[in-house]
Amino acid sequence: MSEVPKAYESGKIESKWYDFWVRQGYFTPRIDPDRKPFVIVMPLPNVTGDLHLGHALFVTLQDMMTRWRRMLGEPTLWLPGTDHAGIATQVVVERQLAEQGKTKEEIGREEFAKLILKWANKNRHDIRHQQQLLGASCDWTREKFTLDEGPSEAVRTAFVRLYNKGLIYRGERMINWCPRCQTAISDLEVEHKDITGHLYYIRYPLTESEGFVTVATTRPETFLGDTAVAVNPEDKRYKKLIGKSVTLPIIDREIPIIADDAVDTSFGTGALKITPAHDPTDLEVAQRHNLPLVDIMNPDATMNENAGPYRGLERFACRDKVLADLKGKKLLEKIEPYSHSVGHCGRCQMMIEPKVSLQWFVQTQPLAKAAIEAVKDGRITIIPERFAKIYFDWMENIRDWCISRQLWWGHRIPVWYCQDCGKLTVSVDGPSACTHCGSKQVIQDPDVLDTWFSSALWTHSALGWPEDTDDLRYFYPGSVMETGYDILFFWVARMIMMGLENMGEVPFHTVYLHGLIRDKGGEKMSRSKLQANAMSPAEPIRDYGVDALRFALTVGSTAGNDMSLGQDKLESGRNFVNKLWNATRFILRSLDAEQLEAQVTELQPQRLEDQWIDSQLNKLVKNVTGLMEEFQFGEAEQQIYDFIWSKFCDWYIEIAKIRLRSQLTPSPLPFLANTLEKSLRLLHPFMPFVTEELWQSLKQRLRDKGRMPASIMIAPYPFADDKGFAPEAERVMDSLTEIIHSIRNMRAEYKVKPNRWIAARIYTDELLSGLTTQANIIETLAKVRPLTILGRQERERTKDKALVLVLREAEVVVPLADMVDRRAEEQRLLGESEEIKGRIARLESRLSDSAFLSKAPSHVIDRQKQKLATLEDKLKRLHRELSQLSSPSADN
RNA sequence: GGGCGGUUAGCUCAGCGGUGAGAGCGCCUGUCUUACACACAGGAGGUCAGAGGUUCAAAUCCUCUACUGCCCACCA
Repeated sequence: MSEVPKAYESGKIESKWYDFWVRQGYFTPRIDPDRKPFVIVMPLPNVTGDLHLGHALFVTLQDMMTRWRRMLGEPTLWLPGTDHAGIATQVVVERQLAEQGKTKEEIGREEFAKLILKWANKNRHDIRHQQQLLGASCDWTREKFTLDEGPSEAVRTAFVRLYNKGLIYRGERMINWCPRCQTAISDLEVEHKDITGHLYYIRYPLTESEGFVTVATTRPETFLGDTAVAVNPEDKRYKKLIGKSVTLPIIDREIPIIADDAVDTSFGTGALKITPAHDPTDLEVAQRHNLPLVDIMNPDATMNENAGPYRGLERFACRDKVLADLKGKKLLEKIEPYSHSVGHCGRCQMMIEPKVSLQWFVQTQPLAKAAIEAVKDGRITIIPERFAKIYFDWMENIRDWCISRQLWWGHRIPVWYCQDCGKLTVSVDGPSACTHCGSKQVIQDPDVLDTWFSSALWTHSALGWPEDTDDLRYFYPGSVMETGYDILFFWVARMIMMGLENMGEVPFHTVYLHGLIRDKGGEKMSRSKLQANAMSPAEPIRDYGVDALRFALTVGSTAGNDMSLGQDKLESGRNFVNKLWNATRFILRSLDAEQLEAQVTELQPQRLEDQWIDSQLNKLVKNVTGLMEEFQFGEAEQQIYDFIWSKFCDWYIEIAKIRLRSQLTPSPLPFLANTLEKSLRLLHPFMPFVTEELWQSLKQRLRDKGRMPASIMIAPYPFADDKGFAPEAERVMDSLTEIIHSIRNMRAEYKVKPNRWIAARIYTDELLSGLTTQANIIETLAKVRPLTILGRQERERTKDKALVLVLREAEVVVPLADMVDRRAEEQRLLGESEEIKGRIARLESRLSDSAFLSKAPSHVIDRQKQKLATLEDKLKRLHRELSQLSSPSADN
């Protein structure tokens, strides 16, 4: 295997194995009625463009879970798909058209839809490719697009059913209107921003007498739509005026002064202008008092015919003119600076216009009730838990969901209006005639549905619903919904509502919410916003490899916490890949040198370090399994990393080198191979490509290769064996490493060289080989006193004075005296002794505290006692060492 | 206005009742020791934001404060 290159070359290896996996069909689960499947439905990336690092994160997390469960032997489905993303997509394509100087109206609805489709298809292809680059082991044979016929039929079916149950209705309600997109949007799609504006005090002259009522408003232009002035019924200032009227300036409309509790007497002047068509609160007041609605704006936010002299003006231009006119009439009392929150379109950032409009709505309360119940009673678990509270809050205060959009891209609303009788026909399949009067003059509603309506159905529509398919029966409900917490309301909440409604069963059992990847400035990564700050995964993949990227994105991370991704993390990931690569290279080369075919099963550890590494590995497996089950993936990955680097490479391989070099039997190669093989399997869900590459190379050199699967991704995930723990071996090894540490420490301090020799000497002196599980390290060490731990050249000239190393369980005498600065050494020892004295004092006072003794559990007390004994012992030795230092005569 | 986070080593973060506080990167000192300089060995660096409280025991639980980020909200 000498052809193994010195460093990992990610690109070629990644595509090689991905193609292999796809060819083998590993991503497609077999439906096995006897086994419970593991199912993740992929959050749908929008077709609006390339993926960014946020997508890389979700792909990594979901792939990790998927690969892990697959290796546990469960039929595993990770279902991919893409979303047509109504507004988002339309906005982008409109922008492209605008660059060519065209509008969508010019080319027409059909052409426009074709144009979007073409663009969307290209993006879908790119998105799929990028997910594949990341190693996504999702079942591409089941891939779906929200506008596919199946999911589209599901959308119509859900609509019709909800309509028939009275849960979808059409009505004139206050909605958020985006003048740029020229469509209604839901409350969730509105982003509130704090705006520093003004509060304008406007005088409305009383109709029947002298004087004014002054109202305060942030939007003076809306006075054109006022239909009343409201005051609080308890407000003494205005009591006399209730029932009277004022005349709107300029347009001379007489409107009543009414009393309503909604008015806050302390705000502004205590008199509130009522503009029912353009303000939600005002609308409520108007409905209580049967006030008329006056809509003063066109869809593009220019003023309409109701605005009289201001007709045709854009809303802000109108504001300026209104203010100037009022000022001219001395009706503008004052202007105060005022900061308040104003809604903006989540897609195009245009200021939202609240507006009464005829739209379709989902009545959400009944759906929400069931959805709340599902989380409350534990059928769904939300991770991290704190988001459950946020979920409840939102669900409990949910308002009806405006689902109609005045767009051209999306699922058309399945409603037909009869031109003759005026009634509606709501149907899954386009009707040829009105179901009420039979007239053929039926016209379909021109609007489309909110994208999130189809997304909400995705957990079942992507599996074939409303058809009763094998997939639907087997794979619903899903296991885990993994997504970012930013779409908890948009998507997760609605999937739960719709899943329960359509399927009568929760759509998944666990919701795992990951944090957001932020850029250096702490901004959330997004590609659809104007200030696109999204970082593509392509560059890190090219420079560091996919495995390094996946590692960087997930190691040590926690659910729900945001993170930033920097160079250093990517480098750390790459370094780990390199470490693993070279450790394997070493093992393969050693196998070559010994002409050995190792085996990885049925090993019986005889030697201390073999028992130790086995025990450590077992402990790791146990921890990892527990952590994975608790969704603590970052910690699991961290522990695997620590094991491979700090235990396996730093200690086991280093010791094995000595054994190999001196041809000691038994050979460590079986344990090297075994530990490596299991480590690779443990790591595979996190870093699929290197692990497959290395595993395949290793497999070639194994005697049991015939019984091994064709790929690591279908090999079983390691499981912990209760018999695999060797506490005694761990204890001894701990002592040993502590000895070696101390020696190295001294070496560095006294600049002794060469460096690696210490471990080697100890080993070749048969120190380690003499240690069995029952061995007493002190005895063993005693045999080799004074321990020869120096380099050859020093060995001869260090017969002088010994220095005693104080260790937890042993004394090691190191002949170093001739190179020691006694003064400095004395100082060091004194310092150490002071520190130990302090700790002893603390322990003693704790152990004489009756409260501690009576209330703390016995194992805690025991440990304190043990510690105290150790420290006292250590202090004694320190003192001895000090006295030896001051009387340099003994020859040890 | 309401809610939820964060504040731990120079930086990015983990730990979230059991007692000398961890990682990666950075820094300092050595080492090209034939798996790996994308490395090895050694080291420095922290009153765990502040103040109270609960407990035998608090970075970890409670309360308040400060700074910071985010989410929700019909503040005219």
